[in-house]
Amino acid sequence: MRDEDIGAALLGWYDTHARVLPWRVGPADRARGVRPDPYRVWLSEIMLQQTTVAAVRDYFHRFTARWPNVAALATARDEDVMAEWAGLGYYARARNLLKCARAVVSDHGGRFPETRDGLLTLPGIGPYTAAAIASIAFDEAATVVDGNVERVTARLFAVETPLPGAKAELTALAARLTPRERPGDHAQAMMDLGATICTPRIPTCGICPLRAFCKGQAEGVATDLPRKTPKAAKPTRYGIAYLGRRADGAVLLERRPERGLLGGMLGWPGTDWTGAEPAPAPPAEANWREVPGEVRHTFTHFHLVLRVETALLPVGANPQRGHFVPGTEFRADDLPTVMRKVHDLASLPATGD
DNA sequence: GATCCGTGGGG
DNA sequence: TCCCCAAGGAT
Repeated sequence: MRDEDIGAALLGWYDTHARVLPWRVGPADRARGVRPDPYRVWLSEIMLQQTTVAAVRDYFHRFTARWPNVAALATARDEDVMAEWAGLGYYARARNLLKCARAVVSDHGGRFPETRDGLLTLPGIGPYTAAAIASIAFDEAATVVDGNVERVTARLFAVETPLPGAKAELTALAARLTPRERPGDHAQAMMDLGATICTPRIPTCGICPLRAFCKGQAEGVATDLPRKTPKAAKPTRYGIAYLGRRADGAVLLERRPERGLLGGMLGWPGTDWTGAEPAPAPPAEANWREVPGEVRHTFTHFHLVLRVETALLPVGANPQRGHFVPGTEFRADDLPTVMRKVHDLASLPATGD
């Protein structure tokens, strides 16, 4: 078996089975020589970091409708971008998205660098994303390694080394497969294969275009690969969120610090989230009342249980923390999911249970 | 290299 | 219910 045979089989499959996605150039346009728009490739790749295609779709449409090119995005207000990103998670991506757009405009004449190394210098663009943009948008034979490629490669070559330690080994194997011709299609084919056939749990090896080449399949271990070192259990933290309203409909919100969890996003003032019973920390003097029930939410590395308290604040109130947002400007969808859950619990009609 | 950083869907 | 995990990057 030659690596070239594997690449040819993969591209043959891709030409007939490629998924239609909003940020891809369709076969008809591609045959006409149309190249993908680097802005759309970049935006989609940032959104797709650790995020499923299904979750990204609507966000991609909203972003490109509102900001059709990198120049438009570069002039957007921070709070508008953060609000548009709300619910998609990993909010550092949105902060770096803006930094990157502004750097492209101010340092690169409004055009994305056309090489992997050039792209790597931009905020929010790491090894994966740089290689993906360089190959898809600019036809550079860069090796693209994401979770799909790691899985496909580990199975194809029956690599038993567990992740994340196997990363360098898998990257070297993926590099062997990367062709000079159509490297972008090759990369997308690897990822499509991993997303639709060579899936984590129950791969459908029976219809895999690479079955004849797959060492993991031959040895009967494909489904068990890649091996992974076990993860630590998630602890549970507890906190109190304070949802203050004024009679005129304004709500008391707080912009979170740029760094850290939910950085740069709006949220309800609250206590720290700790492993023990939280010490009350209301943002203003008021008759705070506990809302029945609780909010449960799981972040990447801990579970959170939140108690919610509400109060009607006087129109002349001068809270120690946060700022009032007029009811006409407030939209719960602009908040990260855990904060939206707090709003939903507090807004629920009392059911008596 | 190890940690931190969201969310929703699937088994 | 619980765990896994998805087109990762920054520190």
